[in-house]
Amino acid sequence: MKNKVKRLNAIRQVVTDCKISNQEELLNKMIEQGYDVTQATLSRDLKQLKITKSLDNNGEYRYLLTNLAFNPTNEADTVKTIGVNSLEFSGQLAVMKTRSGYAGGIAAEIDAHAADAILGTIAGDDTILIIPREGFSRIEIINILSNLIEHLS
Amino acid sequence: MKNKVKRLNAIRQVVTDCKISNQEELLNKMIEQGYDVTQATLSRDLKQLKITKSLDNNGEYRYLLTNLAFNPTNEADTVKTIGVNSLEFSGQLAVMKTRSGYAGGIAAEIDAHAADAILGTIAGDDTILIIPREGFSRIEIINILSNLIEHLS
DNA sequence: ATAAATTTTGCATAAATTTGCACACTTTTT
DNA sequence: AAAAAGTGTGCAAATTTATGCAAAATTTAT
Repeated sequence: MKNKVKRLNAIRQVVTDCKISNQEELLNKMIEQGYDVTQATLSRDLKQLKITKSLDNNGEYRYLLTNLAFNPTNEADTVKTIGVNSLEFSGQLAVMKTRSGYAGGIAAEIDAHAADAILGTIAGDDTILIIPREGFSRIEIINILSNLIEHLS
Repeated sequence: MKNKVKRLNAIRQVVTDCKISNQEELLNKMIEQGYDVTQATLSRDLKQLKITKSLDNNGEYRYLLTNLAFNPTNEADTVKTIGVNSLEFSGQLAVMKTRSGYAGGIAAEIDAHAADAILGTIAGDDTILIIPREGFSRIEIINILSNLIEHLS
């Protein structure tokens, strides 16, 4: 996996796990984890990931993943070509939207390559219902699936 | 005080109507509308309203309301579908039964008109699996969907 | 009504974020 | 293999946003 993709996933992870209030804090966490990067790059990364500073329940500023788990226009262009449009969660379930007709094929890829994290999938024409195994967090599922999609390209 | 409430509403309105990319732009709009206010106050107002700079579909920065209210009355008269037989819940999932062959069409209507509340649908021939977004109660889902299909019965 | 308490606001400035530019690195084309 | 095109990055500076503080406005209590 390319270094940038790895870093983007790490950012998602950090932002999910920690209360990050500014890019300086994020920068420190990333450096802690061995990423040699600057605040300017993180600013661009966050823009690409569509992660913005929001207000949490206490009314304090914090970086948060939007409800949209990922949107391939933000990811590598290759993701779009394989046909994944979006991935979102509701409760323990994930729903992936794909190009029309692609759901079955992509679901088969997920079954074949992510069975350790994914209990099963049900595909329609352009929608896949993804049932994660117990014990996998959303961010883990997102990372696994986005890595999988990255690999397919 | 009353003035502040009025201003907060005006901010919501402006942010919804115009593509506001920074507080300076918002400031100008507000002054245009006769509000005598400063950027500092707008910063505080936005914090109170929990309106933050987000990224739109073009990947450009823009202030956005996070919780757009779904308004069924806007959608109700655009839906003229028949064929829904039942709607029942199991956990967070809803299952709609339709006349044979209608599931796909009705699911498309739901996707098109209730995306605010429905994360996704998967249609077979006469059954639609409906996955509500988090934060929507069964009653809300029922109301939204029955508004959508009220012309049926 | 007056005083006290609370909230709101502007000013100035600190803090935080974005971006132009130049260069390094990668991929594609010829 | 070299040239061209595209991508990613750091640096420094510009832009944008948040906030401490004191004053003004508003609300509440006496």
